[in-house]
Amino acid sequence: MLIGMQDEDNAVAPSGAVNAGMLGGMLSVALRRAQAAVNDDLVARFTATGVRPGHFGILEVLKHNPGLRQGHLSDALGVKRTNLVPLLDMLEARGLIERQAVAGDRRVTALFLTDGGAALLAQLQTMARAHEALLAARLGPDGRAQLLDLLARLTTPMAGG
Amino acid sequence: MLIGMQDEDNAVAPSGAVNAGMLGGMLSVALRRAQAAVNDDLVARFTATGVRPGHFGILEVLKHNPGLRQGHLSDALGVKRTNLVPLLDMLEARGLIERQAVAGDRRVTALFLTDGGAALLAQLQTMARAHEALLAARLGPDGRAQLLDLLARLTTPMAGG
DNA sequence: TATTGTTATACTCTATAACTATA
DNA sequence: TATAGTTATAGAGTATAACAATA
Repeated sequence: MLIGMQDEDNAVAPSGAVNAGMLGGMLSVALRRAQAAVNDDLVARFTATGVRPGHFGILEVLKHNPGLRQGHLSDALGVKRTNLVPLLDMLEARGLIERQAVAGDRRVTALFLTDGGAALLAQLQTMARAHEALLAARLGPDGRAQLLDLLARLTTPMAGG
Repeated sequence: MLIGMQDEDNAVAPSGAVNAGMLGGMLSVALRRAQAAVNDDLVARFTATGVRPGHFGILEVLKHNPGLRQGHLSDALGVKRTNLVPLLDMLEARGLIERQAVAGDRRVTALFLTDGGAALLAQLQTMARAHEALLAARLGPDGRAQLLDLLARLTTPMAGG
């Protein structure tokens, strides 16, 4: 049993269920649980490929931006460049991407999908689309667009208060 | 710069920005980013107390369910009982909760908030309410309720497909 | 035998500091 | 000096297996 109650004040332990206090009404809690459930579904669909959602994101971005620098890929995905390295190492070791030196600036590495990478990506896209279709079925026709809009409003950093 | 484009097909690297392909339309991506931003805000508000959102959740549930067993707390929070132990150890070491033996079944530990724990919880609740108020301001009057409803539809496990 | 809390362990994601080679 | 990629490391969250005490 997970959190499901939204009452704010109830100082005594209830009969069968547990009173979660204000947690049931907190977006932080609801977001964490929904994100975990959604991510678990996507991970399960990807398992046979030996690839995680993070790897899929890399392949997807590289398909649309061949020759992208690692730094720009890092910015686009919101993954620190230092954490991108082992992900790229794995994809390169499996022959799904290539790192190529750049003529003008020898510090830079340009990233490309291999044919094998493009082939695997096509499979992953099909899985991801089925995944999204399941979510859309749960949310209803307008629910998915509404949810994307609401989530976007929360995504920018919240410095000022 | 983070992902922000929703176009599906564009095979060439764009001028300034990066084409994120289908990632921009994926709920999995939007959820991860929103959850991270929201969680970062809550963590920042809690920092001065030396407590994390997970600790707050424990204190909040114990306030409403004094004497709760560890196993039931684990179920209520969705945290494995094995991962609850170090969190409870920290809270007990700081004198915020107490573990008490139970008469009928000596395997069981009952958990209680101390006075200090209740005092800290009151502060954390105020911080959490301010946090939620900021989110509500971003989402609009109905947005928050809509979001909670949409997230709840995604939270149940998605076994069947 | 089964259950409760615990320990040990491992994997993923994330974050910072420091190194290299280039510029 | 500064930048791009890398290495090493550490923290937090989550997962399983196995143990001791108790039922």
